[in-house]
Amino acid sequence: MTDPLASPPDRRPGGRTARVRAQVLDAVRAELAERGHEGLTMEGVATRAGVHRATVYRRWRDVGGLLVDVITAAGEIDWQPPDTGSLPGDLTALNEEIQQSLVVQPSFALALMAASFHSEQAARAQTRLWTDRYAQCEVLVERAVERGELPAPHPDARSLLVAATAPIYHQLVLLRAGPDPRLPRRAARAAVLAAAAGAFRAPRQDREESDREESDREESDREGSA
Amino acid sequence: MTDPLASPPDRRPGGRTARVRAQVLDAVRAELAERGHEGLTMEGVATRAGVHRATVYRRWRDVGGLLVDVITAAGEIDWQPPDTGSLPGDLTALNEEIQQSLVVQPSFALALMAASFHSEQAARAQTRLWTDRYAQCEVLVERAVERGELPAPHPDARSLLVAATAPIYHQLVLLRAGPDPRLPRRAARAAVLAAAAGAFRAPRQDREESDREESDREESDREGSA
DNA sequence: ATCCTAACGCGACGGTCGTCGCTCTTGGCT
DNA sequence: AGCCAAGAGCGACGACCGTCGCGTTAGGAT
Repeated sequence: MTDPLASPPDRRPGGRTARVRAQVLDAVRAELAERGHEGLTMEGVATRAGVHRATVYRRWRDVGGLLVDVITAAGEIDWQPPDTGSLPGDLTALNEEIQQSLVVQPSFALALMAASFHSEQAARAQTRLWTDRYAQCEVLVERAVERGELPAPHPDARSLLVAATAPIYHQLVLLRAGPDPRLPRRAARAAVLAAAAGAFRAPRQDREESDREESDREESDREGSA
Repeated sequence: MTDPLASPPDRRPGGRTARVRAQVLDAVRAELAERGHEGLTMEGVATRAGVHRATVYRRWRDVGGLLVDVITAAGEIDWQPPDTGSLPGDLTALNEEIQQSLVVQPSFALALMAASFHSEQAARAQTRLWTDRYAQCEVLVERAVERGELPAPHPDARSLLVAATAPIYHQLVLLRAGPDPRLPRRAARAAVLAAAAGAFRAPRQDREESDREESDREESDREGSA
């Protein structure tokens, strides 16, 4: 029996098929680099890869499918979150990495975001990618807790991570501001300060009296004197 | 200042021209409502509006142009930031409004984001829209300062606002999570806590010794023991 | 060595997209 | 009332897009 690694009917992964795949993915990367994520077209990829259009359509369905394959093939699997020894340092490094990924030409991250509006396939891949990354990054918070950087009512790791990283996307994607070399550090610092001040408390972990306390606080947040 | 898009020789704003515009914009809204932002096509709009395709192309150039016109025509101008009497309350209300705008069907915000990847026109409109909104919202922070909610080293309003609102977009657009009714309040609270703890200090306002202090802090943030 | 068929090549098709040159209508001005 | 040009209608075009059916090639298993 052949390798049980590829268990679903990977009917014929050998020679030509693999070669075509490599050619096409190379072509995607090249097209992306010189035309940008908007100039990425099935026809262009097929031509550059020296492959018939129908082949590309059959195997990848649409542009989103191409991007998904490129990204998963990029060996994203062995990515590791930063480990600088402090939570602010880790988050800053993470943010710098994110900023880099959005600014570099070509930006696969940006291309994937654009594609996710057309292709359901790409949208799911994107969600999966980010979810995995955030899950991997939760260890940053755990390490910080072990080091005693965060006091007793431990924050919800996911919320903390989102708060730390979201401003980067916001500035670069939505506001289309140029990359600010200070932003990664500032956003990281703000999130850590918020966490230290008691934000991001876990939603419904082992319920203690902190639940009641939070309800009270939020209720009082809600009401203004206007 | 006068908008170069609308103000230059409005040569013939009268009768038929205005009627066509109204028909087309109505058609855009209707198409958006029943097909979503992805099914919005020039041809579809033209047909529904009972207008020739070429007319739509001539006057609006592309889908992004249509969206821009719909949005500016929607009298977005007289939008007012919330005023609940407290900073957390204001930010929570703002976040709820944002979440609503992203969840409601059809979502113009989402459509504009999608279009901004194709159309330079839409991209600039989006940037302008958000920039204006954030500028308008800076008054929230000023009011909070006046009320004494934020201690002496006043935060940079823009940074605070971004930190408060970014997680909403992040969750709904990037992570495609369902709307979380708690998130607006949580994100607002986190930003306020961070601000109270000294985050978001103005970048290069009247330089005081706080500059040096911040440099030191950030330097120490940077270095880890790993 | 042989067979089977997954996967690719190929050409053609119908549909959509954006543009162009022309004519016709009509708003706005005299 | 009459002029005239902005702007809409119209049809055709070329380019692209996605699909289909069929013939050919070449993995992989016997």
